[in-house]
Amino acid sequence: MPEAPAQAERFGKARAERSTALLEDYVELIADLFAANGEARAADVARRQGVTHPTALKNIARLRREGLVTARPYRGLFLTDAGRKLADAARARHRVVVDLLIAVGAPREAAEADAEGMEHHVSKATLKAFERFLAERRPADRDEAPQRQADEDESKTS
Amino acid sequence: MPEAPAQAERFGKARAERSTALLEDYVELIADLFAANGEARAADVARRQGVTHPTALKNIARLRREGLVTARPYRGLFLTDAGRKLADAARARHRVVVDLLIAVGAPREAAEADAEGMEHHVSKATLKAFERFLAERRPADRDEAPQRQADEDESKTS
DNA sequence: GGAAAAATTTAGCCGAGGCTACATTCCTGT
DNA sequence: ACAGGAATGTAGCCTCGGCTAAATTTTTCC
Repeated sequence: MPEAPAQAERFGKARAERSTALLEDYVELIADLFAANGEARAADVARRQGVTHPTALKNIARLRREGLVTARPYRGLFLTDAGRKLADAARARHRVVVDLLIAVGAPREAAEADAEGMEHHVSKATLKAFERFLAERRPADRDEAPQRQADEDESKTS
Repeated sequence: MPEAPAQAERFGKARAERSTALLEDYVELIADLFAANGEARAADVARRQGVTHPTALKNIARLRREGLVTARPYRGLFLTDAGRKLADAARARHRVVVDLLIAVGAPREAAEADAEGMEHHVSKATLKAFERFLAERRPADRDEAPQRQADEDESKTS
């Protein structure tokens, strides 16, 4: 069993990460929607999060309080510089986590699903280790050509 | 960008896992305390979780509602069969996650800290992949044949 | 132009999980 | 044996993140 204070610190860290997970998920989603549609609407965020619109709006209100998003009433959502920065970091980390899970043998569908929850708890040091591991394993990979037909053959193995 | 329904499902899965994370952490901790001290007290749980004792008590009340723990007033905590089963699974998974993080190059301290949050989001399929990867990597190490004397030693050194 | 539909926002409820302050019960040391 | 300190429990408050219901604003369509 670990030392009590060290263990308490780890649990506290995990709790803190849980509270930022929602922020990261939302800004990442808003960035994706903006890139895909030229705008990010609250209704789309709600639909993709699998929550009702009021819930999404309440959470977006929190993003605004935290200075990650701006929005004028009845208009779309816009990331601030801080929001964009956070979204970029979250997206990059997400991709590394998915790639690592696949590299160690996780089925693609499981990797994508698990990464959604795991990514928020990956520290800088661990992320660096993931990147190093992937670089050794697949030195020529990492390009941006994103055609991924492999998704379709995956049955719902959940 | 993934399909909207699939993405919503992933987010929903992550939310559900977040709600069971506390249960798993607590039963695992109670099992460890019981093994180490012959009893599990609420004050110890609070201290090791890094929360105040009323918070721990409230969460333990939830464990009782969920049938994972029994307790008589002013007495220690006891896991039910369901609680023990959950604790064993959580502990085994925790160990695999830590080992995997170390195996791919994460510093030990980061691995232990990150695993605390990540473990709750590792699906069965991904866990199996982790085990396979570790078995290939370290064939003679850590196999399931002998009992792991290291566990008992660590318990006493607190 | 105006009515119907769609999107957005507000209001209010709930449970989970933090906290402080205070009450109670156990246990230990003198 | 009992007084004081430690452990346990209770009460009440907070925020976060779900929800439904209803109000408001925008958009669309006739």
